[in-house]
Amino acid sequence: MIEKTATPRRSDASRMRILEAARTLFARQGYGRTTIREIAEAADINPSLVIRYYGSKAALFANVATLRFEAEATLNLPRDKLGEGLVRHVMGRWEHPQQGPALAAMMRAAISSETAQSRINEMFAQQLQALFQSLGLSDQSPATGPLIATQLLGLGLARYVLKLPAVVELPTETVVAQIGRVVQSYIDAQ
Amino acid sequence: MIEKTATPRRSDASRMRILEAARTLFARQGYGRTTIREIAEAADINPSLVIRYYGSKAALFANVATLRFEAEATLNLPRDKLGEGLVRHVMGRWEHPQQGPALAAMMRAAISSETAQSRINEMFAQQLQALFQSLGLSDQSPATGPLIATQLLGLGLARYVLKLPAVVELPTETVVAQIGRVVQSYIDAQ
DNA sequence: ATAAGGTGTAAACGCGTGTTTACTTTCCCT
DNA sequence: AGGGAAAGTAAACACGCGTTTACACCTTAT
Repeated sequence: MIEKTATPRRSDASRMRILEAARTLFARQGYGRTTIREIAEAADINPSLVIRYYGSKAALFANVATLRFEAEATLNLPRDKLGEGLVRHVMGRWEHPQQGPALAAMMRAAISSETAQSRINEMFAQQLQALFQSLGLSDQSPATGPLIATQLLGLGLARYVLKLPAVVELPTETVVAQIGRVVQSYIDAQ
Repeated sequence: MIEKTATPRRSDASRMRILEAARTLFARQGYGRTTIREIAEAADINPSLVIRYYGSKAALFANVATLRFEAEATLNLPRDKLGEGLVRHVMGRWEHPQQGPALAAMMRAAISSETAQSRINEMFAQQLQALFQSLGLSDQSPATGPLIATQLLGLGLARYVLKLPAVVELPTETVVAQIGRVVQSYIDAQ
């Protein structure tokens, strides 16, 4: 039973172009301000095909909206370097050329509850929980995870979504050192 | 030249009802998802009057969208209690029955850049700067203010906008103590 | 060759929006 | 009392949206 590439279709190229355009535009301007006609133009294709291939705008967004922190990368850090490691990892995710803007789009969508807010909120909550469980912080006070979440969410919001000048201008190493120290203090607390 | 109440108009009652309805609805569901017809119905008035009195939907929003942290309330705290005081004050603002939801609306609007994003962003930045200058933190490292901003923004986002369950469930006193300690450490750093 | 079905296009549908227009009603001032 | 402006109303306008429909094109299998 060899079925490596399940169903190769002649329209796969177009489908891909639509996905790419959708990712880019949703990331750049959020769900509400992105129109299907825009996506179609960017993909150089007819708007009706977007609907035909993906059913609806919301379904297309769901295809593009995946949220993964991939925090396992920090798993093998010594406990006393976890704070700094987490901050460095999170900043790396935000500054990734493709995934960074996509993250911002997810965050915007979750916050403005433009589309199925609950779904994204669940992904958020679930990712955070998975993160802290996999880091072995479950034996800490139950407050540890949520508190770290507030600090890291705030960093992402201020520096990468709102792009507040005062926060953007902070040198990377200052952020890593200072917020890393704070996150570490949440871990060590209690 | 007595002109205490400049121009008392017969329509002031209607104008007020419109403002109230707009505040409530913008706060509850954000700018994009609130329609003029909705506001008009809530104010028990004709939709065209909303435009006549306030020019446009965006202008109406601008009339309602005021952002004040009123952080002067924390001015006379001893320096070593500033962290906890700030957190307590910020949480009080978020939990205020009327102004809390309005704050959430402003934040949503700023983040989803639904309307004149720059204006709200400027208000945000300006309020933060005013806050830290009036607290006499300008002699600190220039990183102090922005770092505190990330933590306080993150708290507001997680607990009052996204309402992440794990963060909502934290007891108030835990939040005040833990995040207060962190903010204090930003103040004391360097 | 031809029927069939996947691929693509152009145009329209139906709807909700912010806003404008034309009109009627209400109130106040002389 | 009556004239005129302010306040209020009902209906339509113009637009953009997601989505649907009707139709042409192309490739492939029989």
